[in-house]
Amino acid sequence: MRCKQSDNRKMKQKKGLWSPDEDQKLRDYVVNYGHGSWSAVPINAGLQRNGKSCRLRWINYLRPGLKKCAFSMQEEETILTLHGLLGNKWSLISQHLSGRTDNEIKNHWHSYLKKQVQKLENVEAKIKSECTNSNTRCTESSSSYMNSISQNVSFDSSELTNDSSNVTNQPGPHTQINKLPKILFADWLSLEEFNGHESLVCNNGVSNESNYQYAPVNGMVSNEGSTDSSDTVNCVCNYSDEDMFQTPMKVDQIFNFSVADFNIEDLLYI
DNA sequence: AACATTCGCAACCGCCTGGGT
DNA sequence: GACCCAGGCGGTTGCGAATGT
Repeated sequence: MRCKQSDNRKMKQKKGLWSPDEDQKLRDYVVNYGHGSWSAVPINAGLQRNGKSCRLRWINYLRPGLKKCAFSMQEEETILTLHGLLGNKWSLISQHLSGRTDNEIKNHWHSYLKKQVQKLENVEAKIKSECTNSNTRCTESSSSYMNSISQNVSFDSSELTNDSSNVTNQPGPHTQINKLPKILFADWLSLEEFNGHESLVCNNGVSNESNYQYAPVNGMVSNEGSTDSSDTVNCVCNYSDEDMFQTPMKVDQIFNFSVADFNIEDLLYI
C-alpha cells in the first residue's frame, strides 16, 4: 500500500487545464465504473492527474445535469438569500441550486454579486449617515434623497414590474397596510423569537448566526437594537411584484411603521 | 494597432474532518 | 490517543478573453 502510494507520488502528475482527451477518459471511466475511491480513478482511467483533480473536474464540469447557461435572476436571488443566511457556505448554497456547483456559485459571487451587495451597503451607510447627521428619524422627507442615491446604483428600472407610486406618497402602513410591499426581514430577524410573537429583532448582524433560519434580503432596518414590537421601526424597503429580489436592488422609499402592523405571513418567506 | 486593465472562470492549494488502523 | 489517508470545502491564483485607453 505504502509502496504503491510512494510510486504514485513519483509519477509525474499533470496540472493545468484539462484536455478533451483527458475529459473523455475520466468521463468514460466514471460512467462505466463509478468513481469509488477518487485516488484510484486516475490510475485506473489512465490519467496523469491526482484524485483530487479528477474529483474536481468531474464535479465541476463533467458531471451530468450541470447547467452551462448564465445564472438566472431567480438563481441570483436565491444565492443572495442563502448567502445572507449561511455566509460563504458555497456547498450548502449549491444544494439549493440544481445543476450549479459550489465553485460556480462562488465565482459568480466574487465576480458579480458581491459588488452588487456592496453597492447596496453603501446606500445603507448613506442612509444611516443622513439620519445621524440630521439627528432625526428617517422620515419620508428623506425619500427623495434616497431615490437620488438609488439612481447611483446600477439598476434597470424596467425590471420593476409594479407601480410603486401607490405607496410613495402614503403616510405608512398604518393606513395602507394592504398595499405595502412584502417586506422580507433578513439578517436581523430571528425566526425563533418572531414565532413567539414577542418581538421583531433588529440585531444588525451581531446576533447569533444560528438564529437566522431564513434570510431573504429585501429590507433594511435603520434604527438599532429595537426589540419591542410596539416600537416604530424605520425601514428602507425595496419591492417589486413578482421578483422579490431584484438585483441590484432598488431603494424605493423609507417607511415608518410599527411591527405590530404586519401580519406574520407578510414577514415570512421560506 | 498596441498596450493596459478588468473580468470570468477553471483549477490548485491548504486546511479541516471523519473513518480506519 | 496518535497517526494516516481520503474526501470535502473555501480561499486564492493563473490565464485567456473582453474591454478600455
